Amino acid sequence: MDRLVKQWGAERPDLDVSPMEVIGRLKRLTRLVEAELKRNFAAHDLDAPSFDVLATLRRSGPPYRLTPTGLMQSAMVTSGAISQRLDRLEARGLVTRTASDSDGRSREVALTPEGYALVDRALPDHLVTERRLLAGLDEPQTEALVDALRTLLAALGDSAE
Amino acid sequence: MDRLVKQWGAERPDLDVSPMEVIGRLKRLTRLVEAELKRNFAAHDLDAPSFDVLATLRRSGPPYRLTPTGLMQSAMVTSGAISQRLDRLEARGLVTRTASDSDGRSREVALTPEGYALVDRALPDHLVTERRLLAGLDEPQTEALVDALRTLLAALGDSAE
DNA sequence: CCAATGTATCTCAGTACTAAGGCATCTAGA
DNA sequence: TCTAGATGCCTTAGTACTGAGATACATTGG
Repeated sequence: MDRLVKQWGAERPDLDVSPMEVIGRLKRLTRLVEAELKRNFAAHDLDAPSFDVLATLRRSGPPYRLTPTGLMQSAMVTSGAISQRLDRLEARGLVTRTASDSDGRSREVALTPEGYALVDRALPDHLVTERRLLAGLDEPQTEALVDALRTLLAALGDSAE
Repeated sequence: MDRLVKQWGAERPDLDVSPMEVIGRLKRLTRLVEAELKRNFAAHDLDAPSFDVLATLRRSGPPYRLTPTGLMQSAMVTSGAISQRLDRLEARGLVTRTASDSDGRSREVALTPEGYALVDRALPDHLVTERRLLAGLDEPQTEALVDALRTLLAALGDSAE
């Protein structure tokens, strides 16, 4: 990344490319982290999108039910993506989709016992992996990182900052 | 994100989910940033993967030539992804692919005058967008963020940390 | 009570990626 | 000099996403 800035400095000295130092690193780090997490999910017969849905239902607490819209907002993907994720999970028997009592347009997505068991099995390893990925940072660095990320998310209007 | 941690605390008090505070925010922020950048690229008849390739060639300096392998490493994608990106760019006349003189397996990817002009047109707006996305951070926060990202990339063995 | 508008979900076409495998070429050691 | 393995690029099948549009139901103001 430092080389990148130097190259731009030579080619376009009129431009200030310093924002790339931040955003470029952000992108590379996210790529590396996601690749690592993916390996762990695969060991539990899961993939990141599926785990995301199952974990969102799991942490919502009893009765482990949410609407597709709720899942969509949590995952920051389009409604089409959620429909497809749910198709896959339903086909594997990890969630069920039923009509809502109170709203005829809506659906209730519920974790099955199998889905519950699977996410609870995968979660500890997932956390071990995440901790390992962050092990390079000491406590003040971690706090500074979280602070910066929180500030940026708030500035960009993220609901969950 | 704070709600997420609280939910897990209620459901799985035996697990320490604090790494999620970092990695979850990282993922959300990257998503928001990429969506914003994408809008800007579209205004210049570009998309993120195409801009990435053109910018990598542009900043490499004269004669604006790199091998697919070089582009692959810079972009952190597989060789197949680069082949496909180059197919698209070549079809639009923004790059050319020629056989290498020194290595019969290799190819030289070169920026055409059109590709050069396009990336130089898009670049200033791209930087404006990136700066705007980071405007919420003050100077020390930005430095702390870069420091943390650099540390993590180094710990994960990223070539370009 | 109706019409207009809004909301919830789904479908489908198009985009971009990975993983795996293929082919051609290069390199190093026997 | 061969040959085995490594390397560079490409192809293809499968995965997952977006954006646009469809459908059905809900809500609100007159």
